[in-house]
Amino acid sequence: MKIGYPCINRTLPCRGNKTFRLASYSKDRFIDTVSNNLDCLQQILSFNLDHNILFFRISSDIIPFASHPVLSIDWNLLFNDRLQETGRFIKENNMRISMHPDQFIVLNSKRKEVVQRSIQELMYHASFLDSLGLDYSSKIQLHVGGVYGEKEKSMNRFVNNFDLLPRSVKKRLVIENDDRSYTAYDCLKISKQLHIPVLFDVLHHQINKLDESIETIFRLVAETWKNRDGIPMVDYSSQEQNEKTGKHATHINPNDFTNFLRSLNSIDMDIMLEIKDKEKSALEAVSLAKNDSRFIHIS
DNA sequence: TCACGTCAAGCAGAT
DNA sequence: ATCTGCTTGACGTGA
Repeated sequence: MKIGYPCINRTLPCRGNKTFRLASYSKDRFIDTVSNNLDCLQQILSFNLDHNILFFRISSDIIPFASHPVLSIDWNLLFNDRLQETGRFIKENNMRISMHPDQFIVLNSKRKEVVQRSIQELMYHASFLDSLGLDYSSKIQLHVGGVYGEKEKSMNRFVNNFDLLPRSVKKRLVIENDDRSYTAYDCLKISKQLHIPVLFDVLHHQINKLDESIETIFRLVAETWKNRDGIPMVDYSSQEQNEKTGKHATHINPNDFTNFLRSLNSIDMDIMLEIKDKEKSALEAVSLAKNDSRFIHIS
């Protein structure tokens, strides 16, 4: 069990997800920005290591406009040394990495252009993880996409379009239940056909589910992760009190989190905390998980 | 230095 | 029709 948080560390002064407007694109601007982002990524990972946070989601903005036609620079080549170095750091310290392409990536879209762009963007994510030299346990998590009023057909379109992806993406792609369209069961159905893992999102599941105990779901989901995929990843968040359903808590709720750990029973998972205050909650989660025999930490 | 309109991209659901 | 939320507000112009 490792604990992590996504994209941003608010304690550190740097940001690893800086970008710029398309209109301000220039080679220099791009190089400066990527340079900043990679520096910051290294700082964040060092911070995380110091605090026993061994799981981290890298922002899709780490390489801005990576899949956009405007880009004429081979970032992979240009930053090869630093990418290798950061990758070594991750591997040497037994860290886990994920990425989460944003809402514009819709592999099952009815529009060809959208599917094409989505494939390009997924290829970028895979090639970034490749450039770090990470194995296939580093995952790219994606929602199934749109429903378009006909769920079965739309799920089939996802399955068919999956075939269009290059091998490097297929090996890293995992599907995540969302809060209104596709439940964990829908994801499990797709997983059966494609043999890709299901990443379970706890809060989305509370909002969008069929009746079934959480323990059953954990078991079914965990079975979709094979050895080469690493241990299952899970997105954890709790509902912000007195706020709209689905709103992520600003800070971790210790009781809720402890109950969650208990509900996993003997199953081991890497836990991504989707909580507003990021590393602050992660630090608290680490201290709550410390006595758990599954928890991995640096002495 | 600060306010605030806008930003590559999709979709669903609320208003 | 338009707005909001999504994993994360941040960029950048104009005053």
